[in-house]
Amino acid sequence: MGPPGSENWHAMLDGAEAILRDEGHAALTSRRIAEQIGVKQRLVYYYFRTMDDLVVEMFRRLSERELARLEEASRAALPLREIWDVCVDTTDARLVSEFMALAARIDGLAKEVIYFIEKSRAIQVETVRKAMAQSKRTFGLSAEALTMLATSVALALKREDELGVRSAHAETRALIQGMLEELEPA
Amino acid sequence: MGPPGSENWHAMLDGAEAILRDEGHAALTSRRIAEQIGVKQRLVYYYFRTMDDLVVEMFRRLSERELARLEEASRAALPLREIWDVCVDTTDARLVSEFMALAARIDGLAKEVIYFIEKSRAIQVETVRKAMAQSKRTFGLSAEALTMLATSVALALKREDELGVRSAHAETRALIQGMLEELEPA
DNA sequence: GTCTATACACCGATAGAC
DNA sequence: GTCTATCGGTGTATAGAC
Repeated sequence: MGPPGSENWHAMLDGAEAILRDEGHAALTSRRIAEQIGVKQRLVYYYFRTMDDLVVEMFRRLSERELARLEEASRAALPLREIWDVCVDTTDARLVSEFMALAARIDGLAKEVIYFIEKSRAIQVETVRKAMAQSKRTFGLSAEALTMLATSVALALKREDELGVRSAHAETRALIQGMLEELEPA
Repeated sequence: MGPPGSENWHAMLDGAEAILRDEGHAALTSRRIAEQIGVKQRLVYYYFRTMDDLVVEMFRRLSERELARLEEASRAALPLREIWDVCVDTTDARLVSEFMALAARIDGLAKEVIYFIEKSRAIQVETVRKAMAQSKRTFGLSAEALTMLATSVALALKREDELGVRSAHAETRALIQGMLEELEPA
């Protein structure tokens, strides 16, 4: 078995990510990954025992990056705005759809996805709670409910944006911006 | 080509829907559909020229049903509560993920998905607008923004529910129920 | 309309040389 | 570590008989 964290290991996951993002998981095959990074197919099975293992590792690496980004955002001067930007700008809705579909088939992936959602939600709720306490504005909402609303709508906006739908987006973005303005004055 | 709307045509789409829901789109093959309804594989290509065509027809039939259900809900005595129930109880988040992933690959499907989102949003926004006018409660929100919030969070709740995540759900459901109580007193 | 049979491509995974 | 070669299976789609 090839060493996790080695150059080829990362190159394969990079290639897999690009393929999943651009072509969908029907195209995510060991042959396609090998071609993408210029090695032979056999090598993929040297670094990852099975394709399912590769998918799980891909998500794990991605979610670790994403959690680190969230942690960093939560320590910024205006953490709420920073987290909103992470959710709405850097998150790839296409990848989310693909991983959700895959998670229904790969048990190990579902576990990782659950861990990621709960971990990121904890960070977000804590940040919202602090902002509410500091600004003394809650809009009559619990930190949990506001977090759930914001992350749900961020993903929906991104997903529809990628698809080409724009109805109700302007009004929704304006609402979020208004709340940010009150919770976290610039 | 087999006649659209015929018994076999519907049986094949029923089978396809069950497979997509239970096993995911990796298992959605002409062989599997034929086996499911007890015919030979060749017949699938008699009723649908290609597998992509079948997927598009499957979504079209499903979204027509869903729009009819929404229209009916919008004419109920308590339309907002009825629409919320449609979104949060009968919508299958697994199917949504699968179709979103497929839409990125099949152009014809993306067109149908866009049409469905815009059509259903129009119905929902109109219903919210009327409820706001009647109850004289707006929470400082536009009908568009409230609709977007509600549908986004409904899908997220359902998706996480199916996955086994529960954090922040109780608070979010309580919030929605509270708003329904004010906008549409029982 | 429904079938048998099949062409052809591509998949995951492994054996084993170097 | 990286390769060539290959096995067994399965996919879409079509030819053509009945």
